[in-house]
Amino acid sequence: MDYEKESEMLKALGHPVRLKMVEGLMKNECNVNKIVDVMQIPQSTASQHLGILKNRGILVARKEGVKTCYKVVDEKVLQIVKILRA
Amino acid sequence: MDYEKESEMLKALGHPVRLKMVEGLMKNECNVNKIVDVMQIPQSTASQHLGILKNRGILVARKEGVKTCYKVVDEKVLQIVKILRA
DNA sequence: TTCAAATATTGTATTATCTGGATAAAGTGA
DNA sequence: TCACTTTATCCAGATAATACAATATTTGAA
Repeated sequence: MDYEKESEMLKALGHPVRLKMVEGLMKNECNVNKIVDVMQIPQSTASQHLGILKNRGILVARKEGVKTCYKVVDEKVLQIVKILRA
Repeated sequence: MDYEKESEMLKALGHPVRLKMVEGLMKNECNVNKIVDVMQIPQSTASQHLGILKNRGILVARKEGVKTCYKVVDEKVLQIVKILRA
C-alpha cells in the first residue's frame, strides 16, 4: 500500500469545491463553465482546483475547440464518491 | 450531499500517517503504542493524528486502564480503505 | 489580423496544517 | 506517597494550502 500516493488522492478529494466538481463531472462531462456558474466561484479558482484534480490523475482534459472537457477517469475515485452517496 | 462534512472526512484520511493508522486499526484494534513504534513517529505526533481522526468520527476511543484503545467506526471509511486496497 | 471567449498561469496575502519538544494529566503498582 | 507508564495537550516554528485579482495563452471567427 502506497500511503503517500493514496493519501494524495484522498487529499485532492478532501476539499468541498473539488469534491463537488468531481461529482458534477461524473454526471456531466463537459461543463467547466457550468461549474463556474453553478458554484459561484471565480474562474481562476475553478481552474486551479481542476488543475489539482488533473495532476492527481483524477480527471483528464480534452480540448474541444476553445473549450476544455474534463472527465473523471480514476476508477477508485468513482467508487469512493458512490460510497459517499450511499 | 454535504460536501463540507464529507470533504472533512476525506481530508482526515488524506495524510499518509493517518491513512496508515486507520488501516492498522482496522486490523488490530488496540495498538496505539504499537503504532508509535511501528511508524517511528513521536508520541505527540501520533496522539495528535489520532485526535484528528477521533474528532472527525472516524475513530472512537475506549479507556482500558492507562491505555487507550482506538477503533475504526465509520462504515464509509472502512469501505473506502477497502477500495484502496483492491 | 483583430477580436472575443474560454481557460491557464502567476503573484501574493491569508489561513491552515504539520511537527516535535515540553509539559500535564491520569491510572497503576510498590 | 512516589515513581512509572501511557496518553493528551500546549506551543512555536516551518511548511503547505487557499483564494482571487491580474495577466497570459489559446482558439475560432469575422
